[in-house]
Amino acid sequence: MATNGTRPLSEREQRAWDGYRRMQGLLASQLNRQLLAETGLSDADFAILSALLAAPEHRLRGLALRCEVQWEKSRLSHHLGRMQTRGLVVREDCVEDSRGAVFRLTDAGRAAVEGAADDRLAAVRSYLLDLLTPEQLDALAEISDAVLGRLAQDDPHRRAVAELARGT
Amino acid sequence: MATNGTRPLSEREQRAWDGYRRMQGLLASQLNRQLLAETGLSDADFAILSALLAAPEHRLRGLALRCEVQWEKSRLSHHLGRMQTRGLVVREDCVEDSRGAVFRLTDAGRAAVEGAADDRLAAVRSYLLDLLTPEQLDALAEISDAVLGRLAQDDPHRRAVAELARGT
DNA sequence: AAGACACGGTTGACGCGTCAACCATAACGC
DNA sequence: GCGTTATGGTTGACGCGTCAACCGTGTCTT
Repeated sequence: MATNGTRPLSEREQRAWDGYRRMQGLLASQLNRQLLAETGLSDADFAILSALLAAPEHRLRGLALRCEVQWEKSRLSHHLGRMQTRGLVVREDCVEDSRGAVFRLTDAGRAAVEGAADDRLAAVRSYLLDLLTPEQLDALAEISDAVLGRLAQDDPHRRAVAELARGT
Repeated sequence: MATNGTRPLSEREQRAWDGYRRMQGLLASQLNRQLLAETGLSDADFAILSALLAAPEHRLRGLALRCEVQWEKSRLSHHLGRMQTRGLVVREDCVEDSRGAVFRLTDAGRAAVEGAADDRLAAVRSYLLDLLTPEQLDALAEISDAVLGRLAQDDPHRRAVAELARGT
């Protein structure tokens, strides 16, 4: 309602935002569509499976997995449920904390990620990385860091940690 | 299945891709969540409504709208259906082509976008644009152009659209 | 004019993502 | 110990996005 005095975008800003917006949507859907068509794994599946693959014994606590992929907990729970019925993953009880859960890659799950890794890599190269100069790669990394840093400020958990560290 | 010889990512590439991947997910969900909470409009709503707002008489042909937002046609149809029941938009018949459809902004829809525009702008500034140097803004625009160009190569339809946008 | 095909748009089914409410267990304060 | 609160995780409802099939209309070929 308030007639807020946010200053309008400069042409440079407009170009950056417009480009990013379009790229973001199309790139994400293209990568997801392609991976799904070629391997039967969605982007989300792949994220979970890679995290598990990289973990010792291919098992991870729910919480750890959540930190890894940065999802809402209900999203993770729903998705793991579906992946379990597909036989990619199994849920086990947690010994240290009986309200916790541990998820382990099945053999099928392991085979699926390993089979998909090359496809994913090739796609990321051909739609993004191979198109950029080394300077652009660095720029992209720096931009991401800046944005992620800003987002972390907002995150209540990290904020609390940061405030604690400052003795507030 | 094929043991594909895709070369692995260099550290630089890894950094760029990892950063982009994380930023993309979190930024998108943050912007969407925030807009939704403050204005009741989703990211998708906002895209449609802005396109209509910018159009002469606040009306657009379905096809034109599709070019504007670059969505699949069924997505557009579904979403416009929901927006219509919410009273943001109305569907009218098309005179030139009787299989076509024209969508017009309602007064409520117009009020909603105009009310949301400032929020959106402020959020985009505070989570992205204001964090970047002019050089980074340019870099982002160039990266986006490169990727969008690559994406356009793939899809004959999108290719045609891109050519149209450049005035052929 | 007739058939074939292309095109604009809609529909239904289904998996996904979010929110809010919830359950069980653990940790803390007294 | 006992009540309170915090935490890890699940559930249900609901809107979203995609795919494939479909419908009606225009267009092209002959």
